Amino acid sequence: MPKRADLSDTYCPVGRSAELLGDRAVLLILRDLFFGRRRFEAIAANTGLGPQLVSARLKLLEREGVVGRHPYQDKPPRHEYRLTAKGKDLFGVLYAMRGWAERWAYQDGETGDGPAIRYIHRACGTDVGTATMCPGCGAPLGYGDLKGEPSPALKAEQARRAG
Amino acid sequence: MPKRADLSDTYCPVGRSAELLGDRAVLLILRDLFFGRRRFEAIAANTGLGPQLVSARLKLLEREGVVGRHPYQDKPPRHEYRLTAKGKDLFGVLYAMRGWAERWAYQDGETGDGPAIRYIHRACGTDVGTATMCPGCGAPLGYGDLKGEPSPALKAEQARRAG
DNA sequence: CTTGTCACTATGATTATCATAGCTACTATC
DNA sequence: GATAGTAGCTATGATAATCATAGTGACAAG
Repeated sequence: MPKRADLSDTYCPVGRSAELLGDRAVLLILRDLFFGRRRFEAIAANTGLGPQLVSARLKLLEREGVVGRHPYQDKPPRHEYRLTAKGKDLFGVLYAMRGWAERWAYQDGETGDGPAIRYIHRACGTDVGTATMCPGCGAPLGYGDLKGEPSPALKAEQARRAG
Repeated sequence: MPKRADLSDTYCPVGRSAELLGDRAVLLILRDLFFGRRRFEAIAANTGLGPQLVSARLKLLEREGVVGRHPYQDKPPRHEYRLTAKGKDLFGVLYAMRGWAERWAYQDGETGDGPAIRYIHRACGTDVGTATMCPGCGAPLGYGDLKGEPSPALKAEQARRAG
């Protein structure tokens, strides 16, 4: 392809987000980071992306201030990737994507019974379904307020990928 | 590129959404549809995408049941594209992207003063900012509940693109 | 001293994207 | 009635992003 058009100068906020988020690899890596995967190899294995794509996207995300690199050992030098505040604030986007898919992207019974990932509001224990505010206590839902529980089928898939 | 990996068989709901939404062109086209643009040429002009990309993505979105084609004249045959219920339900994703960008993707004062797009809750008249529930009346916010008002700078940009 | 782990980089084939031009079927204007 | 305009595309060729596979460097364990 020719160099893809740059959207960073548009005044439209969706266009600016699309510059970063309109990319499968970025979305998959962010998903893994939100699920607590912090190491290069874990992310590469779970996403199924090649190492140079993972490498390129992590560098991009770091440049954008969405992830930070944190060393966890010196010899040999190793580090892990963690979401910054700007990155954690993307939770709303990923959560909305998950909600839409739960409502529209599965055949009946494909997930067994119930959603592919269940989210529980930590503060009150309510299963929030795909709502944007807790149906139990009415609180808005952000990263950290929720505990996600993958269905058995999804857990099995992740175990297979980590294989 | 080689054929890109297929994500439609993953059990992860974010992966399934990413299959469709992890694409700049799809996101830009959806944005325009949410803003009321329904004609091929209007979408192509505003997004800046080439006609064959717009054509390919509209076909994809139609196949996925996210947009429908509606004829509006016979001679010559012409039609417009509209979001289906499944498409309208993506509003939460685009709205979350817009909120994130409003909070993080602009330099100070770049939008003049205030957000690039202001959203007013129709039911109570409150400016909702980037909240997921109305700060005035506490209602959850979906497509149709909000009235969007682009800033003067964004309006000018759109007028220039429509040229 | 061979095997294993982690985080990558290098290489080459494939294909999506962009820019530009052209096409079809009309309508409106000169 | 010949030219220009509009809407919605399709065709073509150059460029570059992606994938699959293999390889590298630094160390640790057996």
